Amino acid sequence: MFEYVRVALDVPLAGCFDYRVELATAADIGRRAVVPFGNKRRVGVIVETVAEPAGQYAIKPVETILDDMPALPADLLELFHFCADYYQHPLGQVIHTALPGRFREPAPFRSKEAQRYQAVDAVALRQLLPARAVMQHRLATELAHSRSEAELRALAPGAWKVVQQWLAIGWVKAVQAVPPPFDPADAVGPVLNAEQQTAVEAIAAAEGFQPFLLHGVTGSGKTEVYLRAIAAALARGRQVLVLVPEINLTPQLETRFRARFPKVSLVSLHSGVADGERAAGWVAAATGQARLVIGTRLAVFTPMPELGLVIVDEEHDSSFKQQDGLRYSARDMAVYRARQRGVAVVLGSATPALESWHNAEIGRYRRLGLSQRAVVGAEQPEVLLLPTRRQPLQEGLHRHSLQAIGERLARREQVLVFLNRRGYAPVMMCGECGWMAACRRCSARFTLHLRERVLRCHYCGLEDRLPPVCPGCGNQDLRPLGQGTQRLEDLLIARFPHAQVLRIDRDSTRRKGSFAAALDDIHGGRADILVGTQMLAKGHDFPRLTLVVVVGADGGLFAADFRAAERLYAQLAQVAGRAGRAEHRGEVIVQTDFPEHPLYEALAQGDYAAFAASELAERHRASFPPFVHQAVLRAEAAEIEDALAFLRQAATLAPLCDGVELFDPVPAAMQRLNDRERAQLLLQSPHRGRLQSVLADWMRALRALKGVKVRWALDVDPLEI
DNA sequence: AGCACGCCGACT
DNA sequence: GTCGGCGTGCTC
Repeated sequence: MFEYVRVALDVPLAGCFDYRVELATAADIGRRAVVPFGNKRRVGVIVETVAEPAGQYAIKPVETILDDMPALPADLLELFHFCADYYQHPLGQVIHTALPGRFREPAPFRSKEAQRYQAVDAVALRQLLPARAVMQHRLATELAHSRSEAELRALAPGAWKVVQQWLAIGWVKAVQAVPPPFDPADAVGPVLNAEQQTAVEAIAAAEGFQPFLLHGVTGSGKTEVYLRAIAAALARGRQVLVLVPEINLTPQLETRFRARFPKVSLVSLHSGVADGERAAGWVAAATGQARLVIGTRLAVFTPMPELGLVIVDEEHDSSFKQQDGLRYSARDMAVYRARQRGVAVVLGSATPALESWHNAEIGRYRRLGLSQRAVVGAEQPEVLLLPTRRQPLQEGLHRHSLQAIGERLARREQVLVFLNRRGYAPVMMCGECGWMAACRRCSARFTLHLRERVLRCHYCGLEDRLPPVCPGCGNQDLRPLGQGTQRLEDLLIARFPHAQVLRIDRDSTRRKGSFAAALDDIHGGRADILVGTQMLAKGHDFPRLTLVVVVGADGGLFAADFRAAERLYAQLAQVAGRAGRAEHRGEVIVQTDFPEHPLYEALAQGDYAAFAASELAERHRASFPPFVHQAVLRAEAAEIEDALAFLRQAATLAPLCDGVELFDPVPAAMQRLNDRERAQLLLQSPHRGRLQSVLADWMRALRALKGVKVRWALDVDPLEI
């Protein structure tokens, strides 16, 4: 047959490496191979079999072809090729980013984690258990069906220990898992409203590749639509892939999915999952044992032979874009996969990315709208734009806001004060000479953290003791300027001494489990006023919360970044959605110097379509995405001039063609970060294909450059420029 | 990326 | 006389 195989290795080189084998067949494509490389051994993935190696090399033999896991299926390999081409990243590195870490070791994967367990007789087992052993009863009930170690461990802290005892006694046995066919009768949900019904039917009826943009306001029951669409796909005997933006949101959604589909084998994949377990989950998906995969962006690369539906929740979220290494967009890869496999993909959001909204506008995506809150009687919160210009404020809070907070407290309701800036004050300034505390390693000012008595850089983490006097002039009058969550917290404690004030930001929840504890306090009614950053905005329901006060949002209105408004709208809509439930209509107060700004007006009307239309018109005028496609070449060096010089040289090498525009190299918005000076070069074009072909040639030329001492990387479809 | 080879300053 | 600095080049 074939004498040679082409292996993709995790090295920053564009090409693959050929090795000799005694007998290679097409079945080896997608397998892992241990090969000698330089003077050590490495593991790679066979991407091709070839009759004759390319070029004149001293071809070495493959050491072993591992068959410890299912070979990467052809569609996944094709996805990797696409990803490598599109993001101009070496194929070997794409594959190694996409695979669970466990598969990067040059050793066979022996998975006890992939093993599944089941009770010999669950009913008899339950009769043997003492009535008081609640956890054991639950465990026994679960074990009526085959479960993985991971699933069992997730049930309760001591669950796995008990299972091991039962295994020893023989009440539980390891089984060869055969996924039970999904029975729709097992998944019963609430009655849908008309809009939800329409959406579910459209998704279930889709044939072949069909992208949907599910635009649903907060509380409109998007998740219920997902659940129904998932049930329909499972009932057709298909697997389903669900992507969520953050690890924090997976447990919630996972719980809800498990509750709805108790017998369905579900695998959760994110960076919080241990290596072995992730590998086991990957294998379970690849073999078709797992029917439902839920995970963060890395889960988009899970092999699923019977994939029938892809869902991307909160599709606008920037965490779907990886910000280093392979800078891929999991949302875009999800759409590509759906196209590849000829299945439906649902992009869900209350505030879709303007790229997605535009795709719906031009008919590339089909829009499904959920405009009502799903719970009968629940209404969208009322938004009040409170003008603060030339108004006396108390530590940034308007008299009216304080009064509204007081009223809610009197009614024993919860209030959220939202300020997306942690610390005590963002600036520490000398009243005499104007000196400001700044980070030595970044072009950023220090944030004052008064409680810990430190100045801290929010970009690199550098800390400094609080200077007793101004280092510039020796003056003692050092003033905190502006406000952060700590300062707001202090004010609210002073102003409402009988209320429990709970601050929730990255500082207050640094310790493991403290965020969960805070959520517990909120639900248990042990918090009256929440002060928090965007951590609080996402995905959590607080039934007693009826008022949200937004402070200090204006900064996002006039930021240099053309996506700032889009992000601000999404953030405010999200935090506004925390206010109010069925019994009480929520209220949102946005303190602003610019109440007449169109963004706030659209927000107050709950009219995302209006905001999107005006924003897209502006993007069109200014030739910004989605009307052009962009790529940014980023460079960093110890001296800014070196980075700029490299980019200037790179610019001369760009094989420009008609309709592809190259801008001048400029220092990055945050020029200095962690002692590195950064600069960038923007390339854009209305034609994705032309941009792509320019990039391919350009990268070849840049990689051939010798003696380059700056670090550089290309970012295709950058979120920040 | 690693990891070699390779040619110039301060040490047992 | 060597140890080791990191510049340049290679990995099928």
